[in-house]
Amino acid sequence: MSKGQPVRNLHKHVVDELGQRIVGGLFAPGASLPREEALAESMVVSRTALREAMKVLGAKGLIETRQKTGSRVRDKQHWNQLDADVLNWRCAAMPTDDFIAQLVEMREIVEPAAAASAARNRDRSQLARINAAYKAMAAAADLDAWVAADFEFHEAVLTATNNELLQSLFHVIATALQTFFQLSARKAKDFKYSLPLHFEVSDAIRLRRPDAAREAMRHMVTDSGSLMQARKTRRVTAA
Amino acid sequence: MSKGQPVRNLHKHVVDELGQRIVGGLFAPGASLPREEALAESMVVSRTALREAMKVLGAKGLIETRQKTGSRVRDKQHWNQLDADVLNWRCAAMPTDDFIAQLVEMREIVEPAAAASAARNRDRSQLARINAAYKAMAAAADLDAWVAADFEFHEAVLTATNNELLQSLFHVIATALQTFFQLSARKAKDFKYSLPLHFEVSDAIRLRRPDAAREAMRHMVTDSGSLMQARKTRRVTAA
DNA sequence: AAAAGTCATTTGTACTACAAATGATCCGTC
DNA sequence: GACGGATCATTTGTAGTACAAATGACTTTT
Repeated sequence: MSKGQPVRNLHKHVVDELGQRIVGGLFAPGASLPREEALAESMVVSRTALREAMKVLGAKGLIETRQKTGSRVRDKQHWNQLDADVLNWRCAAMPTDDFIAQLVEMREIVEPAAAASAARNRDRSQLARINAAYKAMAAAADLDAWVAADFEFHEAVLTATNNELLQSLFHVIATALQTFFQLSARKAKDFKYSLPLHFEVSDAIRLRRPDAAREAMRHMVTDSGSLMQARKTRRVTAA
Repeated sequence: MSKGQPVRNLHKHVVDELGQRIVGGLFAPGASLPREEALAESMVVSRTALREAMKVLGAKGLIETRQKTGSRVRDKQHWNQLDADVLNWRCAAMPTDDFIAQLVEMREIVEPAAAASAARNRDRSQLARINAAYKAMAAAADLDAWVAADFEFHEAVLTATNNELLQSLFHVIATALQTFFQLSARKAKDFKYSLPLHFEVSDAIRLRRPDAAREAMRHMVTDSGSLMQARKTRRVTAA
């Protein structure tokens, strides 16, 4: 959802539209949504399509529906905050500094922990993938190649944890963060700045040293985090 | 979903049924599901109800639907692993030791980080709530009261992080873990065993010492984690 | 044999009709 | 007049039909 293209599925479009309105605050928690028939008419879709969308929104914890009463927006605490769509809607809806800080904090928690876990659990092929990504970073001729290899590096580390939940969490957070800035991107002239840090991480994972891996990754993430902070401020200031 | 009672909503029942089948492996990733009409008939519901369920499963990343081709189960990597339902289905479907270990690892990552964050970000009222929970634990006369206060303590800490994503993540993981064992539960005779550890956590949060809070929480969690491990083994052995 | 067009199958959307639930209302009783 | 219960009206829940749209499979043409 939320990813370009003139949505082919009608109900997905409705999900997206209503999701944005709810997360964006147009429908406040506790507020009642219009009747299905009216809502369907206002969105120019059949009640069938609208209902399919409503069920999806219900599954994401955004709304609660009862007969006779209708649908009401649930309290934020019930939302599936880690759902990719919900996260995207929050990113789209005038993200507050606070929310971005939360995302950054999540990354600062997840990635070092993942590096440590990878150092403990990685197998040979997973290590090879990490090293390959590192070499690709070292060999990157331009910023695009660097960014691609960088992403592959992080993904390889996450895969090496052998923890699907951790992978899923990282994926969701990284995707959301990319809404605001390229992951660890830097100005073109010194885009290889963090290469030594990446080496430290991969080396610690190779040597199966969880603590060293965690620390190296922590340095890396807090470093790029402070940079993101700077960019965010600029962005928000400009907005 | 998955929570007792003869499901009132038909489509929710279908979601649950199909979700369990998919996550449980009856429908393997890559496999095609029967046509909507056939599937609806086999589950004794209308195509309308079935479709509402399919949309929900699609939103959870379990299936992918295209015209003419039908619906197929997506690869595990696309599943919303952090969705409460998906997690419950995994818990229900003969959980492997591996999966439980993943849940425990997540908790070991999240809770110490949360304690540190709470030490940084808590406000006065949030600290008061944590202290109140601690006092309730200290005053607990029986195991039930202890467990309730214990849960409140952890929830209070998570709330004090002021990070909704972190709260959401903890909630999902804690709920899933409770499928297997009471959070930090102990034998009746020494159920207050971990009270000093809880004091350390609350005190570090009071003093705004993130590192101390993280360490104290880490002790607590790894401690109860090893206990869980023991219980899990027993459980799996018994099964 | 390759390309283009046709067909058949399956999902997508719309619409209608009625069932079920439930808040609101009205009525009767005390 | 107040309370309790039956009735009503409204809104979602489910079923079923009909057709549109997409697309893989097949057939025809060159």
